[in-house]
Amino acid sequence: MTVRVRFAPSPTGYLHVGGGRTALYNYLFAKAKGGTYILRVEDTDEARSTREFEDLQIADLKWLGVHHTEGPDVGGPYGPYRQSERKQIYLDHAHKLIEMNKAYHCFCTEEELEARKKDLPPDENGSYHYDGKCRGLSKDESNKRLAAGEKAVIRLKAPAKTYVLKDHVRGEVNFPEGMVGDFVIIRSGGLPVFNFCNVIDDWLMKITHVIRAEEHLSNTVRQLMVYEAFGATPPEYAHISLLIGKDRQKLSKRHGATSVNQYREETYLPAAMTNYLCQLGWSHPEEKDIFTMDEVAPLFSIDRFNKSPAIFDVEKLNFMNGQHLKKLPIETLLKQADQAVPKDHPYHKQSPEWKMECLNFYKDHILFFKELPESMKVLFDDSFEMTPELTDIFSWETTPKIAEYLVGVVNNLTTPFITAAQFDDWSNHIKNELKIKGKPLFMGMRAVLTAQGHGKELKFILPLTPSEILKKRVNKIAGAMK
RNA sequence: GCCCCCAUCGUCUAGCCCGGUCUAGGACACCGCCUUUUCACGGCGAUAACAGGGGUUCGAAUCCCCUUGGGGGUGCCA
Repeated sequence: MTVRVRFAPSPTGYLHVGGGRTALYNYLFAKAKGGTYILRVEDTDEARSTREFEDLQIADLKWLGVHHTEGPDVGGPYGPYRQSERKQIYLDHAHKLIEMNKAYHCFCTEEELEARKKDLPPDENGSYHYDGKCRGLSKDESNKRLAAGEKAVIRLKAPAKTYVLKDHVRGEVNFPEGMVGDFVIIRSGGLPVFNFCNVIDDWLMKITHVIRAEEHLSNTVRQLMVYEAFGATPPEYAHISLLIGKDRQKLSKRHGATSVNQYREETYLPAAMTNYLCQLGWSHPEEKDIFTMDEVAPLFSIDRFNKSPAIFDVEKLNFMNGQHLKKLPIETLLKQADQAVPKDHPYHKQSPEWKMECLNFYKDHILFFKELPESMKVLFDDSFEMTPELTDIFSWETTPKIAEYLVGVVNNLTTPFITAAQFDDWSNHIKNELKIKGKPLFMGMRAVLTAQGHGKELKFILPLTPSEILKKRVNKIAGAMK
């Protein structure tokens, strides 16, 4: 049996990180089993679904590297893959159930239902199910009322029996008899309801494994009933734990960024995002924590899910982003940096060689691309501002000597950039001729050359600083020291 | 209310199914130290958990029950 899995989002908003994780697991499982991963759009909530959100979600999935081989945008042998385009299929199947006497039209209005619920004794109020008033209606009677234009929903006759679900992460889950009543499968407007079309589609699309969030666990009993009504075999299930916020409540906007899109805009790496998401509820068999999806795909198994909910905490994501950033090949680094650095930044005016050197250095010092402009500030900033720290350094007797020497050599520079070797010559000169070493040497040089009391290694920073900037800055500093 | 699920360091988790090798391992964060061309990276180290109570057993983080806590469902949302 070849594995077929799907991710079935509702296009009612941006792709949620939890959705991204579910999609990722399905994708990984398909890859591990040599199966097929498909994307199905569940847009039966007409009021909230839009095509824009569908496109945005697909774009985010693509960014994550979760690629489907069947879906609304690419087609496939089991299409259409948009539920709004499958209405007739659901209707036909619902009518089949009516013919089989496993479903029926119900003419009760919401007001009637509400009124009858109120009449119930208070203790039964909580577990109210549809009372089955229309269940016994004859087909003639139903057809007559339908013909007269009366609105009706279609309800499935819920069998009075217990159901057992064998779930890959929960184990055996028992659903006692009477847990649900006759539930709606087709709304009065003719649109199907999630618990119905989801099953029809999984069945017709030959889905073998359903990996989805735990919030669907309780509802699974309704879906089992639909499979049973058709005499179909349900797929295997794996209900994964939910993602929650710091306060252990369902992850929502108040916990910060919850959509994949937001992380994308904040220049997070998709490799870091997928690495992090993958480990929120699943563990690597060899206990590795930094890995790529290509590395983990062959090892991915449905049996290593953790049952408890996981708190989405960006701290570890940040760490992982730094780790993946370091490993990026230089071509990718260049491409990403071009996008992440603002267009008007002098970075863009530099040569390809310079950029390469610059990124090779900074990749080890940043966590995100968005830090790049700020980190590079010292390379292009010729402004100077006196700080208590600098005042202190300038007051040392060694510093004016260093300044005198450096002003001389810097002003005599003829090349656009200095080399690391040149920098070594400077420091050696100060050490050997001026007899200054240790802290006074390096702090002094840093203060005179960068106007900062601290920062990254001068040996790497200075060769990336244009000589022109260096000259302006050093002269300003020298002036201020007098 | 009723039903279902869950419970190991602050966080993500390993171990649990198949009790002993667990004075519970790793990672992030935090703290300390090393490097000192300083931050970061890296290296080393420290603090830190089996929710509580009963069983079963020679022995329980691991099996059973209860309590507590948390989450989900209970829709003509998905």
